[in-house]
Amino acid sequence: MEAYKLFDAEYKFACLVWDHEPINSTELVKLSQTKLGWKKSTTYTVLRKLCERGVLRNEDATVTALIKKEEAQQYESRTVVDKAFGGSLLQFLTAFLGKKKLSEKEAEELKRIIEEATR
Amino acid sequence: MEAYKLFDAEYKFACLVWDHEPINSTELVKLSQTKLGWKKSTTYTVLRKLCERGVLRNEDATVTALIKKEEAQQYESRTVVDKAFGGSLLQFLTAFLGKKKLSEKEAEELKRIIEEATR
DNA sequence: TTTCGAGGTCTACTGCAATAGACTCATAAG
DNA sequence: CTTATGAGTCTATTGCAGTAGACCTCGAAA
Repeated sequence: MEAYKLFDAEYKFACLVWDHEPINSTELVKLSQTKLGWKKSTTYTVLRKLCERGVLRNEDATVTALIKKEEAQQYESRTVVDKAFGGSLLQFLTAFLGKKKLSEKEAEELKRIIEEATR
Repeated sequence: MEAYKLFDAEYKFACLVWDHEPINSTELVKLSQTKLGWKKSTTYTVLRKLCERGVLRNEDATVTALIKKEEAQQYESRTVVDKAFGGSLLQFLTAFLGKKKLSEKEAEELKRIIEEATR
């Protein structure tokens, strides 16, 4: 499951891919330049690492994602809940909310997906 | 607000303090040794950094926390939601849950704190 | 008056994420 | 041919989190 672990820079980069795939690698270099301020070699270095780890694929200069954004996000969210909240979603949510107030709409949506996860 | 940012090792260490404060610094060295496998100097180095950042206080060899665990957790939770989920709690929760099922009890508790954050 | 432990600092090494410069190679255009 | 460009690699450098060894100081005990 280590394939899902993305470092900060890798995650930002992967987001570009998710938002634009399939994308030509030279286009991706340009995109990384404008969005992240990266040089060409930086882009290729990160791209290669993510390919080696099975996160992305670069075939005939066309880059696609092998892992969906949702999977990476799920790994990330569960990791943080594990590490900082002892795996307790309730603790996480309690900390996150703090004194913050939710709108009716937000609350409804949240309760809805909780409902859905109960069935 | 940068005081709240704790790195992994720092967070584990701070947890020891939160669970045992007020604690004598030599005791803390022993505790770090057994719980984290740290040498004395490691403990003092990390302790000093957290004191400099205003997270902990070490006065007359007695260590206490200036920042509550809940505050650090809140910072951590909001940071991850911001960075990986565009600030959307709903997206976070959706990713976290995935195909996971919640028990009735868990769902009730979650809905309850959402209710509380609505008023 | 030495000794010894508590309490601590100073300096440094290591691993790795982040980033990039210089180079290679193929191929299409001129 | 040779030049330009697309596609990509190889090898570094940098910065910082994590960790620790050697050393220092001071008061109490012997």
